[in-house]
Amino acid sequence: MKGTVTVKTLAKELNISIATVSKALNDSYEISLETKQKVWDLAKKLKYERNPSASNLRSHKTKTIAVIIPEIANNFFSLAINGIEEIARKRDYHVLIYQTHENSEIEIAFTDSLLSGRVDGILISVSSNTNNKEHFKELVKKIPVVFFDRVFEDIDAVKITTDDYESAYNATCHLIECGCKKIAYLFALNNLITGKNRFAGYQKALKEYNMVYTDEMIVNYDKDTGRNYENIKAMVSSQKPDAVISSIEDLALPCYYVARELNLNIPKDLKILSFSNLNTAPLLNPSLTTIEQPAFEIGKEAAGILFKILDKKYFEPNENHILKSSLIKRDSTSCG
Amino acid sequence: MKGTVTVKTLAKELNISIATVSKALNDSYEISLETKQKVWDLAKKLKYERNPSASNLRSHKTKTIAVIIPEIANNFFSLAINGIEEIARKRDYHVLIYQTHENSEIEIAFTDSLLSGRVDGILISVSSNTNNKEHFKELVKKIPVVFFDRVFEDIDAVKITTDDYESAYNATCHLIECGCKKIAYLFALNNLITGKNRFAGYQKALKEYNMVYTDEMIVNYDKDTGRNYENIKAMVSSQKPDAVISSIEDLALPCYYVARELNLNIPKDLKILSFSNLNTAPLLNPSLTTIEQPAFEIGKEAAGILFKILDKKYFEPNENHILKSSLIKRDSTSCG
DNA sequence: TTTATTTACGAATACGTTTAAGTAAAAACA
DNA sequence: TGTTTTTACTTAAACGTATTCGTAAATAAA
Repeated sequence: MKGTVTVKTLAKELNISIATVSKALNDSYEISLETKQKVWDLAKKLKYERNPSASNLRSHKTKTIAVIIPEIANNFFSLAINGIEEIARKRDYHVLIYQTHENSEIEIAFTDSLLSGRVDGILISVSSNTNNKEHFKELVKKIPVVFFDRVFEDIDAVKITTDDYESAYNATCHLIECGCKKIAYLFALNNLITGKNRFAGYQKALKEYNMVYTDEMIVNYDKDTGRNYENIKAMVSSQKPDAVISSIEDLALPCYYVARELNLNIPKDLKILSFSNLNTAPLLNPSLTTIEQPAFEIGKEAAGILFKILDKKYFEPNENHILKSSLIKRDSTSCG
Repeated sequence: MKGTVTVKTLAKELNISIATVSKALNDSYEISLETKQKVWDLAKKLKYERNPSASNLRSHKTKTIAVIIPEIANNFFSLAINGIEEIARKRDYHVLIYQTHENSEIEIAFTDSLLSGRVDGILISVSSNTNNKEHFKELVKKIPVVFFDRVFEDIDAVKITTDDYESAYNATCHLIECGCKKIAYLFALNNLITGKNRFAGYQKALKEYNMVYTDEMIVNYDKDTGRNYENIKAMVSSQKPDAVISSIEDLALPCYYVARELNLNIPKDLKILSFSNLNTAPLLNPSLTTIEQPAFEIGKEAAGILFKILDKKYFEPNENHILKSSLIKRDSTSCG
C-alpha cells in the first residue's frame, strides 16, 4: 500500500501534528478555521480518504447498517431496500444486504456474524419459518435493531408494519360483497404476527357475514415452489372455492396457472386477490386485485427510526409503527 | 465496550501470548494442534468474534465486496444480486449494495468512497447515462473490478455480458418472419457496448431482409418514466409500426399501456418483444415474448471471477465472458 | 498589573488484530 | 558426541485513526 495518503501524510506536508489533522478533518472546535481550511484543501488535493477500518476501530462507528431479508428478488423487498438505501445515502451510510432465503439457520448465522461490530445497526424482516425468537431477543440487547413487515410481537425493538388485520379484513369483505360464498385462504407467515393478523382479518370478515371456512380451504405456504402449485391445485379442485385470497405474492401467481390448468375463468369461476407489490399487476390476464403495501415508505420509515436510535434520539423500543396498505380493485375480482 | 472478548481475553485465560491465539485462530502451521484446539474451544465457549476493523486494518482484507447497480427494484438486477450473494456467502464474504438510479454523479461518488479500502473488490453494472469512462479507467487500476451486463468496451477489466448482438438479431428475425414490415426500436444504453450491440443486431436483421428503419421509428430512453410513455405513444401514433422491440424491460411495459390507449390489439396490430426478466411475462395480457438473460448466472459468474482475481488465480483482465440469452416466444408476437 | 480563562495545538496512547523477527527446547542429523 | 534443523511459541511493532490529557500562548477578567 505504498503511496496511500493518510493523516500522517497531511500532517507532514503541513508541518502540524496528526492529532491536529484528525481533529480538523472531523471539524473539531479545538482547531482554528485557518488550520482546518489548510487541512481540508490539502486533503482534497491529495484525494485523502479516511480509512474506515482504522476509524471504526477507534471510534466504534462503522457508518454501515445491515439489512436482512428473506429474498431480494421480490418486489416488496427490493422496494423496501430502495427506501432504506435512500435514507442511508443521505447520511453517507453503507448498506450490507443479506438474504436468508427463508432459512432460519442462515438467518442466525448472519445475525451472529454481525455481532462483531461490523455494523452500527440492523434492519430485519424475519424469515417465514423462523420459530424461535430467543435468538432475536438476545440480538436486540446487543445492537440497535428495527424489524419491518415480518415481525414478532413480543420483542423489545421497534417494529414497522402495515395494517395487516384491517387490510385482510377489507379485502375479504370486498370478495364477500362481490357475492363470493366460499373463500379459500393461502396462508403464509403463520408464526409471525404479520401472518397471524392477516389470517385474523380474513376470519373476522367471514364471521361478520356468518360464513365459515374449513381447514381444507386453507393452503399453507411451502418452501418448495412446485409443491405450492400442487397444493393449491389440489385444494381448488377438491374444494371448488369461488375466491382465493393470498397472504403473499408468491402464492398468488400459481393461482393463475392453476386456473388455466383447471379451465377456470378468472374472475367468473374463481376470483383472486393477493397481498402484492407486483408492478405488472395491472397488466396481468386478468389484472390482479392487490393489497399493496407501501414498501418504499416502510423501508424509509425503518431506516429513519434506526438512525434516530443511533443518534440516541429515539427511546421507545417497543413501539409498533403501522403504515396503511391500499386495496386496489382490478379485474381478478370484478363482480361482473 | 466492556466485556468484549478479544484475543487478549483468550490469551490471558489460556496463559499464552496473543500472537499464539491469533495464529491459532487463523489455523497457522506454527501452532501445535493441541494449542489450536484449546484456543478454538475457548473461543467457541466465550463466543469470540474477530473484530473485522482491526483485522482489516492489519491485513488489508475486508471480506467485503461492493455491488454497484442502477436499480435494485428490477428483476434482472435483483436476480443478479441473488447470484452474487450466493457465491459471496459461500466464501463468508459480505455484500454492500449501491444504487445509482442511473445517475452518473452518484456512481462516481460511490466508486470514490470505495477507494478507501472498505472493500476488496467491486462488481459494477454501469449507469445508462454514464458517458465518461475515464473515471472507471482510474478505478480499475486501484482495485479489482468486474463489470457485468452494462459494460464499456475498452476498459482493462473482466466483463460479463450476454450475446446481445445475436439475441437482438434473432429476435428481430423472429418478428420479420412473423410478417412484420415496420419494426420500431426502443433504444436504451446507447453509450454502452451493451446497448450498441443490441441495436446493431436489430440493424443487421433488417438489412438482411432488405428492410429499413428511420430515425422516427427509434425512441430513446429517458430517465423520466412519464416521458417514455409519451414518446412511445407519439412514435406509435405517427409511425404506426406493426412491431416494437425494446432493448430494456422498462420500455416494454409502457407499450402495453400505449396499445390500450390507442386501441391497438397486441399482437394483431402491434407485436411487442423485449429484453426482460419479468417473471410475470407469461401471465401478461397478452403474455410477453422476451429475450431472457441468465441474470442469476451472470451474477454468479461475475462474483466467481472477482473472487478468482482476489485469489490471484485469474490474469486475463481484458476478457469478455459471454453468456447466452434465450428468446422465449409468447403471445405478444404470435403470428396469428 | 496579576490572575483566570480561553484558544489552538501536540504528545502519547489505545482500538484489536496480524506478522516479522527472535528464541528456547526438542528432534534430527553427522 | 556435537551440530543443525525443526517445532512451537513469544516479543514487539505495526495498520491509521480518535481522543485524553497536557501546555504554551493569547485573551479576558480582576
